[in-house]
Amino acid sequence: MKLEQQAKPLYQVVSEAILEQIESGDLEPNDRLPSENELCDQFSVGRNTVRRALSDLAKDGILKTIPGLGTFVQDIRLPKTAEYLYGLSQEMDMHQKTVTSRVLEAKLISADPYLTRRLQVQLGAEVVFLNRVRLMNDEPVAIERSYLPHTLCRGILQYDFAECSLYETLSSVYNRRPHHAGQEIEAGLATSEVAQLLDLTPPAVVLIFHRETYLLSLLPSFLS
Amino acid sequence: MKLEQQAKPLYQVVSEAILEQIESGDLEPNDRLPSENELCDQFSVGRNTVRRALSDLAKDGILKTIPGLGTFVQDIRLPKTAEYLYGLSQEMDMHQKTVTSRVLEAKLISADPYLTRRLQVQLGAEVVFLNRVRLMNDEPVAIERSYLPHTLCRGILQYDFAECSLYETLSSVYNRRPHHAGQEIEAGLATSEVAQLLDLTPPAVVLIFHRETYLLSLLPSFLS
DNA sequence: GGTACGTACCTGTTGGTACAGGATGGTATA
DNA sequence: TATACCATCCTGTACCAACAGGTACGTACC
Repeated sequence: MKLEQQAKPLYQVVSEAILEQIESGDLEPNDRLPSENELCDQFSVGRNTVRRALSDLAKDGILKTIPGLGTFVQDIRLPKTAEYLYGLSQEMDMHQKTVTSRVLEAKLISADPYLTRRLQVQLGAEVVFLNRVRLMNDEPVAIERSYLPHTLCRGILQYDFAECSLYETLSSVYNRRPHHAGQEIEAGLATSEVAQLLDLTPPAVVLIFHRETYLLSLLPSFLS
Repeated sequence: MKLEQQAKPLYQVVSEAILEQIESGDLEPNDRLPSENELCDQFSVGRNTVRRALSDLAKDGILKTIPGLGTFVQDIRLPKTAEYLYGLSQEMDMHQKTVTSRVLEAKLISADPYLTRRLQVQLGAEVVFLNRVRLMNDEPVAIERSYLPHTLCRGILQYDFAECSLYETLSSVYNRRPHHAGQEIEAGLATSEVAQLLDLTPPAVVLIFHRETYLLSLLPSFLS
């Protein structure tokens, strides 16, 4: 007996199937999905399972259910409120600033337990690690460390990220666009190493952003 | 027949009852809750209802369930990773900076539909509105607009928030401490009004934080 | 024609049952 | 004594059934 596939819960199979319909264009923004009972028939699962799948997608802002009406594909417009999803480059591009990078490190590393959890990859899997100092008008403003599963962007290290925007490359070369992100912020003192890179005089206060950017495919990448 | 209370779903009643046990100290961090089936008996509800209540609390980081073991009260330590929950004052206090405020407005306003949704209060309910310019070493660094349900902090306007920290007052006078927060960030250009207050030369890039701070009692306040 | 009612359909809530799989601890065997 | 097995309890998944409450729409009545 083969037990390979069975590990994935049914509600996840359903939610991914629906997500695929959205990605493929079968379902367009503001479209109404079949009712829960109809989805039960389509996928041959119980209503609870369908509801779990739908609520997962709704929690991520991909769907929206309205009592008495149905479930609808959300119209996700990045441009306005979600522009912070894009990297520093795009953010500052819009505001007449020159943004460049100094690449400190760009290499493949093995996923440690922490990355394993954050990126949902196997322990030891290849992870692209990018460590850059970001400059605005030639003035260092931030240190950006990016971690991406190598499977999502094979060969991305051939690009020179002193010039190219990471998000733009992901978008144009690999056709992977950020969909939504979760972010945490904490404030702390800059370590001497960081202070030196950013040309700060200690003691300097820095904000530390932890951002997870999710692609539509539900596979997270990770920026720290 | 009285139908007043019945509006509240059972799973919410259960989750609030559990939350109250945590607040009162009946359940301490790392304690194990009764098993789901035991909770079914205690509250005379189905397992679905108990699981919904538990998963809601787990989603908020208050509980953590481990398959095969049970559900545990999370040890929530604000000090380290969550210090950003505290206001600017505390954040900067720790870093040898002088933080003061210039109060622009401090008054009671009526909840509009937007505040009604964010604060979960009735339309027209009294809301404390605090509009301040935050100064670090006498240098303006941020504009902070705070909205709090007046029911949570009656008479709070008598305090002079040019000197006092809002969070500290809430904590010491009203015994209300922040528990967890959700935050969104977007970048934008400063309006001329904002630029003037912060002494910026346009065009200036500003980061806009939307933060909801939740108290343990599940009633949100709102900082923008 | 306009309003009110009733029906049909939808999601939300709640209860029940069953089985799989992980964790634990006691017991039996080597 | 040490290992292997098994019973037991726990959460995770999945199904079904039922009712409540909201929405839309067609029909009947005024």
